Amino acid sequence: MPDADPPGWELPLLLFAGFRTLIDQLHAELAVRGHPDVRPVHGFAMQAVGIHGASASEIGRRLGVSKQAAGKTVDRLTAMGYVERVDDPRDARSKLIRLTPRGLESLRLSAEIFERLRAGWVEQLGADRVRLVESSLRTVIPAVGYPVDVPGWFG
Amino acid sequence: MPDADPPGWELPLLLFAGFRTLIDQLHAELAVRGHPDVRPVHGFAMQAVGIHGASASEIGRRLGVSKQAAGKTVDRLTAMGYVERVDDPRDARSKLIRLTPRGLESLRLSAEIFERLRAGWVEQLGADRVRLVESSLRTVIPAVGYPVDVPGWFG
DNA sequence: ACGGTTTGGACAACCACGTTGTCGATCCTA
DNA sequence: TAGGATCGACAACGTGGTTGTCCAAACCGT
Repeated sequence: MPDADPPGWELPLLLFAGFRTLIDQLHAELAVRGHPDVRPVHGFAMQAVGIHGASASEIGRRLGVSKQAAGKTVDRLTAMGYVERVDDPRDARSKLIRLTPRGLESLRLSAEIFERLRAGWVEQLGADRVRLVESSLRTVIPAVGYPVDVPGWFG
Repeated sequence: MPDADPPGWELPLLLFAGFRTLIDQLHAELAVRGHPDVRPVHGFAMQAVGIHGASASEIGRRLGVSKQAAGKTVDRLTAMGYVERVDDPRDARSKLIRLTPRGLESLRLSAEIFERLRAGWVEQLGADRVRLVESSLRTVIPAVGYPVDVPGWFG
């Protein structure tokens, strides 16, 4: 006879704890490697900027937030030196947001760290179980491309 | 030869998407059942209040935030009618925060909905895989009792 | 080519959630 | 009983959201 199932409310807590663990470890490592001031939301925003750059409105759409909110985040990333605003030669209304070399470096670093963190899970759980967790989650979430307006969503 | 592993950055995204899916479904159902104004952060806060009530400072410690932040959240929950402040008979400095019947009802409802949501995962994945996801996450997260200062943590 | 509609970005006002610092009142303890 | 710790309240602030307004530029149908 199997053990009783855990209560339903534990599942979201475990998922969040897993997410938070990874993000915290990422930023601890980023801090050591010269990026102590980036916050989780900045990483998502830079991901939305992308290698080719984007307008503030487009970034807002990718993040699932208003263009005004995206503009504010871009302001802060600009002040931190991770992105820059340049005039869009093809649209006089628009400013193109581009990652600076520092921004690109932080993205490259993040990808590398995430790879190592996943490898750590594989060490603890085995490759099969990690893949199983990933595929299970993929089948159970309705669609990819989730909005990442976490602070506003949660509170 | 097995398929290539997904990139490391996908794992946190999947965990977050799973968490968000559950929380969104919970609140959609709570809204239908008479609690349209509760936000995720309120649920966590009421959980911290607990059945026996607690002081604002204690709630802050349980949530991993300052007593001032906890006090503000209690203010909003009070205005919404989910908790009430009463004088603590054993400590004239302290106010005891207690769940109102409405607050208790929302907690009871949430537990019931989480149970059904987990059952939905079991339908899609099978009981074994859901248990495997849960146990995998338990082994990989450093400890239970995570702070839930999500908005401030993320941004 | 023109005129109406859509779009981009700036600005303002506002809200929610977090922080630190201060303060008086109360409690605990040496 | 004196001193230190803790409670709640208040203030000021930072950050991440929202809506609404505005102008200029782009787009599109006639």
